[in-house]
Amino acid sequence: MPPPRDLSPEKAEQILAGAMREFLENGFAGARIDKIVAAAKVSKATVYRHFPDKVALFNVLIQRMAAKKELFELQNMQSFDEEPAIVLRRHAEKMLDNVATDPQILTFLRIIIGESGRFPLLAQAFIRDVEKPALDGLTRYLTLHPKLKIADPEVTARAFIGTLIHFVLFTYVLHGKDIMPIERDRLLDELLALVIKPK
Amino acid sequence: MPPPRDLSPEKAEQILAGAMREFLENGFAGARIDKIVAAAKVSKATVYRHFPDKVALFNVLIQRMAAKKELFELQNMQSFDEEPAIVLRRHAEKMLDNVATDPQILTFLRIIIGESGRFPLLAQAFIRDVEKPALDGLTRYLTLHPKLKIADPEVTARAFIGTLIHFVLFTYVLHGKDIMPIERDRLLDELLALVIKPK
DNA sequence: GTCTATATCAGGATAGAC
DNA sequence: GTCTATCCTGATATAGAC
Repeated sequence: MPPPRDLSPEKAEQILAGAMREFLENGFAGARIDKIVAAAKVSKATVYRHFPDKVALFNVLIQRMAAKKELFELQNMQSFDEEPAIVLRRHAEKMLDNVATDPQILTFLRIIIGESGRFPLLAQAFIRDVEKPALDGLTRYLTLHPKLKIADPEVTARAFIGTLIHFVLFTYVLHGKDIMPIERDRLLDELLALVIKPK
Repeated sequence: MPPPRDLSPEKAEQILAGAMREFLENGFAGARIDKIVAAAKVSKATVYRHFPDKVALFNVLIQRMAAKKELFELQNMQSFDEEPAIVLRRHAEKMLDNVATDPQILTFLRIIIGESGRFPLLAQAFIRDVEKPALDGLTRYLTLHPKLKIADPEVTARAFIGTLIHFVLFTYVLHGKDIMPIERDRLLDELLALVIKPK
């Protein structure tokens, strides 16, 4: 549902921009409207003229972030010319680079998972807009590439992406880097061997 | 070193029991001391006599929950008599059963991940007490079992457990069941084939 | 040592001026 | 339509009785 028409969309954007950092850093319950107001350089009344309440603001913001599909960047695997090992590794590396260099993605993952109990629809928006496209794209690639004979491409895609996401959660989100570090290249080498190598 | 205050450990347990549900359901910022007090059937002053503040109470509770290592139950893989495929499948099934039947584990995962930005030490306690033992146990099993010749057991363990945890997060925590369902048996079949890979 | 009662203050949300 | 100023609920934390 788009914001009401008789209000300036410019201010709405301003509010959403200010709300982003606050919600990402502090979660829903921890976010303070005052901070959002200060960051957006708008008065509190203006916020409540554009959004009925805190919940609605949160919903709009998170759904919009989930709709930015560049998060995992694992689609667009159209070309079948190159070796699958090369293509898969490049995509995995790009995804990990994205995440490792942009702390906002980490906090976004924290929010989506942390609030998935109270905001199930937001969690499902994330599944629909981020995870599903990545899984579908990879499944399609594994199915169609002439050099590959994967028994169950859908499950293989889940294993591939699941291992990567778990690596991200473990290493960066949960700060496992200091406790059980692992070389990224080593993980990718063996993961590719598991997925691609025919039995 | 502060002198030990007089307080009954019995009341402390009572408070922690009451705090569990509230913190799990609402996260740190969303949890209300009043609710904890009501659930524990204790007065508010008693809570503050046993714990300096809300943060300390949260820390004790979550660290204690993480120390319950039965969460993932993937260690104790000592016997090398049976077929690896049988053993691995049984352990994976038990882990998934645990999680699927106990909603508290799902909310615990939400909390640990959701609060990992503000409470990094709790996240690391989870890594140390839950994830690491499971990974180490599986790595050891994959390394020592005479019938297996795994190139990189450590990464293979990460792929196995990572795929399972991602499945749990995707399906149950993020409510992906309704959007992209997948048969548990099918996932396990192919995952085992990928990991064990008979030649 | 635990309770009742309360201090203190911040939060979300609104009324009214312009 | 936006701002200033304010309401009021409800939160954490404490003081003082027993």
